[in-house]
Amino acid sequence: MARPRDKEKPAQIIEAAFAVFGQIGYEATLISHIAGRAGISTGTIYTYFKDKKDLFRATAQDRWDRFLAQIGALADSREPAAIRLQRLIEIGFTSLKDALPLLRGMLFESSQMNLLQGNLERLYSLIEKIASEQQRPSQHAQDPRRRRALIKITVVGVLFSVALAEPANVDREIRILQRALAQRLSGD
Amino acid sequence: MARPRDKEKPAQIIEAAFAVFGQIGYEATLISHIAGRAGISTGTIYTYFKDKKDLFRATAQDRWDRFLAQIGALADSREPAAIRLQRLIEIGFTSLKDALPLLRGMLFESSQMNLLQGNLERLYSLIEKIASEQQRPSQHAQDPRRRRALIKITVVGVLFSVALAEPANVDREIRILQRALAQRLSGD
Amino acid sequence: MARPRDKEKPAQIIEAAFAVFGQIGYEATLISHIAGRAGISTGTIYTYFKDKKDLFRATAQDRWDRFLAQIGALADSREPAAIRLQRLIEIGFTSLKDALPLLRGMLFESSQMNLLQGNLERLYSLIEKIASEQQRPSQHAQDPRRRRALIKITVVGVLFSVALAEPANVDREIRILQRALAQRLSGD
Amino acid sequence: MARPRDKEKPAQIIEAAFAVFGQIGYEATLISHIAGRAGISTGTIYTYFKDKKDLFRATAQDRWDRFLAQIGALADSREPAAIRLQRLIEIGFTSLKDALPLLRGMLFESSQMNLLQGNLERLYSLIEKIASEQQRPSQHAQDPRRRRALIKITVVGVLFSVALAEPANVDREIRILQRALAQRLSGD
DNA sequence: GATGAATGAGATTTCATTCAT
DNA sequence: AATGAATGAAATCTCATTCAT
Repeated sequence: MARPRDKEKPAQIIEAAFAVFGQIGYEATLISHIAGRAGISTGTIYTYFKDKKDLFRATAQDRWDRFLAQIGALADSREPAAIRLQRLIEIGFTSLKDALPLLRGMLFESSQMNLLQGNLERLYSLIEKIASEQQRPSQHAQDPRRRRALIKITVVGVLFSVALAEPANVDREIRILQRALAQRLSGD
Repeated sequence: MARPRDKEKPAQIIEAAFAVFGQIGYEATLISHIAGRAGISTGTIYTYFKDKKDLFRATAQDRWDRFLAQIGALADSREPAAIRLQRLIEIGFTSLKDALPLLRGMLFESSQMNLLQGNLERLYSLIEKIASEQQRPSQHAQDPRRRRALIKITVVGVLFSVALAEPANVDREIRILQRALAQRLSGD
Repeated sequence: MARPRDKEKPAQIIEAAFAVFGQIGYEATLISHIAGRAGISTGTIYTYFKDKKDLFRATAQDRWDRFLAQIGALADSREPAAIRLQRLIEIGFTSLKDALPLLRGMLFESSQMNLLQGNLERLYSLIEKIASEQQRPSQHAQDPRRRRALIKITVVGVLFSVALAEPANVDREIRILQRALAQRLSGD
Repeated sequence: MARPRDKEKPAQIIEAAFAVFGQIGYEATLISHIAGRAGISTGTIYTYFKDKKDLFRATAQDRWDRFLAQIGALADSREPAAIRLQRLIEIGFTSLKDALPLLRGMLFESSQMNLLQGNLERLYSLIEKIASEQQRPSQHAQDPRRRRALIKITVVGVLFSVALAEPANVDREIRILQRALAQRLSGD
């Protein structure tokens, strides 16, 4: 259990874990799958990681580190702001696509996610209806697909931001988010 | 002539399920917990629900139905648009707070969520740094807390929107979201 | 649980039970299947039969009674002996064919029976080899298929006769059967 | 380097399984009983056998192998035919006695077997009555006990031979057995 | 350090039977 | 008598983790 010197082994295990967790999800993944894929024995995993959860955490963290390193470099760069924002989005979506299976692996059974998805769609439509008459203060009519995309981002963003908040902070979190949204609506 | 099928029973079970799933999460919840809380026997659950998953689905759907009914009524109301949007936010956050435990119950172990949370915080900070020099075309300096709230909503919204997308639609989803964001940045 | 007057009901249930037990075997048969097939409710079965086992017993006994009644009539008939023996065989095989599914329903999972079958085949062959040089005292060479059929009947007959014997009588049973076989071999 | 896969273990498990299945039958046997008797843990059984059914199969096969090995050796021996047949019977009954509990374990609840036994007795008597007047072509009056034993072997042999036949072959099986019996009756 | 056999706790679901109506 | 909803005991098998080699 002590972290040994072999630098290769943990990376090798994490690579296998990334593949397997991503393919079949956390619950369905057996330690022996990962070991098999990494070409080592089951027991060896426990030399480098405390338990299955720890291995998952390390695997996810590994991707985060790579991603945040890129964003960090960008933040330190001397590019003009507009370019940097554009790059931010590019890097963000590219990394997201790469790590997506793992993110999904963290989430509950996709069947349950379908439920969520279906209801969210209904909600987006209702919101569109509610918002449709709202004359945006300034400007040009919006592209409806774009409009819907922004509604989606907002709804899902709020939903999971609150879900992710630590229980003790939920109320504060809700207050801040709610105020931010309300302000945006009332003119920006 | 037999004991008549009790119309209340499913609702009663769902109520108990809502409480227990919310308190301890899907995995940790035992059917017998729910049965005990509902004051019936384990087997009876299976008279009304196919299996544990089905019960969870029904429980979640029940909350969605209540919530969407409210939003639906709002959408049909004759209130001025501004009021309706305001009410939308109110209802949304109130319902979210109510159903939050259940949503959390769907998500993977909160310990894993902490990991996500921590990395997201780092990301928000980097984005703030990147965006800080960006002169918003128009207006008045923003409240930093509000600014951060909007970043958070956006990042989390994108993350989970993509995660929730059906695998076949992921690429399209990404394209739409990415375009919508890029447009917003480039002036609205 | 008291046997009521309705003479139809039990026969109706037994008929359904015969069909279902025969089709899918004892273990796989649900009381509710039988009730459904008989067009009555689950609970009603228990008005006429003590439990599942009792119902099976009654169903099997019903067939035995029909069969033994025929054989009994034959035994009392005045036909010449040769004819009667011939009829015995006819009736026997016809009834066996009819009730076969039920008999199988009593036996263990057919997968286990395959095991038995396969090994018995091996045994028959060995016995044929052992017996092949044996010059039958008298007569004309036997038809090999018939020879094998008789070996099979004998082996299986011994096997299950002993298996069916009450534990306390096993030794006596074995002694009698063994002696009978030995005598037959040593000339008849 | 790990604890080496113990060659003895499967045999050890089969020995325990033989004892327990034989004593209390397949259904009543718990995997934990067998594990306990073998001095290992429940899970270990599953290292060597796929499931309960597989273990039963292996246990039965083990006995068959021992038995058939003996019969095979006999078949290859140079003894005079008469001796070999005598030995066949000896070995057969000895092995049967040994494996009897297991055979019983395969059969349905002995309570059901009693039903079978009782009805078979009635049938034997009827057959004796039918056959009693039949003058055997040749010979010396038979010992009645022996006569009954042969009837029993024949009836049970036919019954279970057909029951064991694969469904697709039942008709052919019946035809062959029926012809063989008819021929025997008509003089041999 | 590596191995992989051994461990054993643990929870869903089924279904015969009961019993309130 | 009939109904069928309710009951609840019961047992397999999995798999993360341990540990003898």
